[in-house]
Amino acid sequence: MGKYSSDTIFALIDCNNFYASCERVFNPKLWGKPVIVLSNNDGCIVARSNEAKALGIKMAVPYFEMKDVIEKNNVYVFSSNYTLYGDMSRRVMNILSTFSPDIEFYSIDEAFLVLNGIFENNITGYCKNVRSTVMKWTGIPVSIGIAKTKTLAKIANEYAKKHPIYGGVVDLSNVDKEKKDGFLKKMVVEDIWGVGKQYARLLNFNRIYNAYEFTYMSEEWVKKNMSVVGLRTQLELRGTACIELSDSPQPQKNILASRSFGRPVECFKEMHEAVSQYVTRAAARLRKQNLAAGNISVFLATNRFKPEEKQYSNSISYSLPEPTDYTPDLIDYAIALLKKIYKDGYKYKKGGVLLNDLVPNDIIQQNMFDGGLNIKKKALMKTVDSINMEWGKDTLKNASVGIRQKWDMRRQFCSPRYTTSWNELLTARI
DNA sequence: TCTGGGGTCCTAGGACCC
DNA sequence: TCTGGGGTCCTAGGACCC
Repeated sequence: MGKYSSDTIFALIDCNNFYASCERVFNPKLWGKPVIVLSNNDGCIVARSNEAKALGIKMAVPYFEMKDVIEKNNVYVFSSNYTLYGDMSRRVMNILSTFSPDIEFYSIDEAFLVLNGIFENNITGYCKNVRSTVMKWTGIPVSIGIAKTKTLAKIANEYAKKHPIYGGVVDLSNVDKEKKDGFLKKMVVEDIWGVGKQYARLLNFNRIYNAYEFTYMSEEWVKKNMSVVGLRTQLELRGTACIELSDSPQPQKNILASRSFGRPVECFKEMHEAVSQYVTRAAARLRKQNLAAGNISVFLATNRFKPEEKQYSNSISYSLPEPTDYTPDLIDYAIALLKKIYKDGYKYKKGGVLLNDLVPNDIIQQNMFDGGLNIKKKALMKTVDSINMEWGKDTLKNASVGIRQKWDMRRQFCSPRYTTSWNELLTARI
């Protein structure tokens, strides 16, 4: 679309406590109970049911810090199961697509819809129908915020989520100034979309505490201290739409594959395995989008939370002679880079690979002197990808990634892949 | 006597998002 | 014992060129 007028009506649909809700859909004993989902490596808490929030369990806090509260209150704990969440997301988005032709898939659990011309005399009713349809067909609860800019729709959504009295839908698109200001006054700056920790601190330092006060700051100050991004946020809060609906996915610019290790890595062989593994994952995603990488970088780091240990981190990148999507070549480049920055004598906690300068794969020039080598490589990758698609992502892999992978991440509490693996479907007892 | 300066490109770092 | 991963965009400042 890319076009909007001052009368565009945006709705933001946001799944409530998405990962926790996904776990609940397939596990009725979790209904009404506190549930949390952990990040990779079972490191931090990244999703909480309302019951878990009520216990004071905060977002992004390390799991081990909350263990006491969790055990005392019988909180159900899950490692993140992205296969399940990705599949549930696809189902929710498919349903939302039927409610408006103009949709932006903003994240795994959020979408913007443009609602102009659709039931304009009863937008709230229309959105309540969206909500109950998603609930009925997927079991996922959503909240909906409606306004004339995306930033205001975010604010409306916050209210819809926090105050059940609104029935899950808040419409700010057609309220008078006084009422809108009332909402803005109750919104602390750090909860505004586009204002993070640093800017919130800066604003507080300048005695600006809520969204209403922020809209009255001088534009010059905002631009100077928060860049044009901050200025856009300010204008959007005032009601001027500056952020368009982006309804066609933009080509990706970088692909990152990185992990914290399940336990420290202290020898080159294991780091070599890990980096090979990350290249393998990144290259598979590259090919899935029909892209090739013109630049690769590798990085590693020790555990920054353990200042008593010797610290070291480094990264290095290399521009390839020609873009490629061929895993074995990318692994060779990555390992050559790794050798330049790897130093013995450290306990490494993290490593990763970043693919840059991505170009569409079909414009890569055929090297006329390689005797069709590129064609053979392409055919090989296609075969590997389709086998891994059918049989699981590590069925065929380069030997350099290792067999045992002692460094692999922890996933102590993983739920089954209910929707995407024949072996793990729910069993119904009759 | 007097030793430029403007434009462009690139990169690293910092901010934000979910 | 234990602290996520994957992205985007913007800006300042250095390198380089003429």
